[in-house]
Amino acid sequence: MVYRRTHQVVKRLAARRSAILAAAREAAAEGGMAAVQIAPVAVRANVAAGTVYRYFPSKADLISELIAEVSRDELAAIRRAADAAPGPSSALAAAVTTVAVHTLSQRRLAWGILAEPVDVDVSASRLASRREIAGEIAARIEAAVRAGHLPAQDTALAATALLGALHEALVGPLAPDNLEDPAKMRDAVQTVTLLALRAVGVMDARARGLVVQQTLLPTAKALVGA
Amino acid sequence: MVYRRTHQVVKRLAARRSAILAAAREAAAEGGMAAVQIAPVAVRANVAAGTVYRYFPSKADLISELIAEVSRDELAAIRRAADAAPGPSSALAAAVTTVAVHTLSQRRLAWGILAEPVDVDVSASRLASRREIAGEIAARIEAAVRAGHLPAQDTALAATALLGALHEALVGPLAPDNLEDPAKMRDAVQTVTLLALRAVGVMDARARGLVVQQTLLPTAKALVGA
DNA sequence: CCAAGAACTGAACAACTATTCAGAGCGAAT
DNA sequence: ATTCGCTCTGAATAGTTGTTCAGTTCTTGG
Repeated sequence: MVYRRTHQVVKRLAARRSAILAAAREAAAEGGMAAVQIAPVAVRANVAAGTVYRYFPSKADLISELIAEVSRDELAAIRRAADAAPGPSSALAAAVTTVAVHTLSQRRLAWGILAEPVDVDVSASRLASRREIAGEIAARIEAAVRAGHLPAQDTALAATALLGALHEALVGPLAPDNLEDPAKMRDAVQTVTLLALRAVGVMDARARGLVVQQTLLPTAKALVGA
Repeated sequence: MVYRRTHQVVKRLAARRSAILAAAREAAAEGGMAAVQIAPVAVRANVAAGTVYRYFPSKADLISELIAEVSRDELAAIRRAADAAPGPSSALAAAVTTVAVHTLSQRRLAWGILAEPVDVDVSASRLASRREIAGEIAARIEAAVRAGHLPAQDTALAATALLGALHEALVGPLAPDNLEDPAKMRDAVQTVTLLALRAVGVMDARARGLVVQQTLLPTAKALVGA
């Protein structure tokens, strides 16, 4: 054998793969999933269309991995925020706020990842990422229930409902269209967080307190531009 | 002119139009929006493919009208249920329960109408129907707020969030898969109604009472098979 | 510098369906 | 019965993109 993959080549291949994924992500962030077409993505990544297929067996695989990547980032952010909170209720509030902030700050991408029609089947990937994030929220609800802060309930269903509420209110077709404005953004995040906390049984007054507490956190503040 | 549309012909044309729409609805109910293809729908309606185009300018128009029709039915059901309720909070509970029951009893169709990917652009139609239904829910929330039963809030955003929660929990990809079972169905309807009512600020105990009250209503009972 | 194999290119291909349209069929008035 | 014109038919068309692959370029070890 006169050819062997040298370390340098391995690195270049990995970089190219990342470039393709990044190109897909950019395309999705700008024009939604509809803009994630093989030819344009290839151009953006400075490769030929055929090359994409040396890294991803099909468009479905490319998009599935994009979805997984974005969701991994979001899940990590949720865990970071929740783990830094002083108690179970606070952690739940932090988790919800994080989802809201992330979703809002990349609305087009979020819509693409979550629900935008795609011509290939990516339902498995979407299902998996949602399941992970919903599972995380469910766990936080569970913790608050065990701590006696919330009434007993079907935490899985509650988590699913919360995510549905956040997404519909923030990136769905009925979402207000002025959510680019930082002030409106903060209002929207606070409003949906309040709704979510009350939904699982936090009393109105306490929920408002948790929302305020969240808004004061450095991460949330930075992301919301407060 | 030797030819004029007689009453009989007008009726036949209208019937054919309805048949095509009905065929589309059946197809959607059975196989989702993906099954709403011109050729199969035409076969189901006992018509040639070309004929469909004498009634609907394009597939997008056909599906848009299907969406509008289904949504009209649902909106009417919501109004009927809410108007029959004794007070504002009860009306809101009735509206939410109706949405949940309708959604659940035709899950596949609901998913198609709401969010399933379609190869043509039907976003305008979907937007319009959602806006109408969300508007109705918002009005009911508004009424409850004015009656002093709920804290002041952004009713439009709240209504949107409620619908998102219902849809995600009942027909989204994370929805439990055993919702064909009447008992599970009733549980799910009650759970999401409770979440929704608490979200807008109904106290836990009162919300539970309203949920029970809904379940006792003849319409809800019949639809849930209780 | 060379041989061998890997990676890349991009034009051609393939598959899927919405849409069209020339001709057949049918209903209404005389 | 006949003619006009509306309605229907369904095979052919068209447009869109994901996917392939024969040929080219690049990389490695000798």
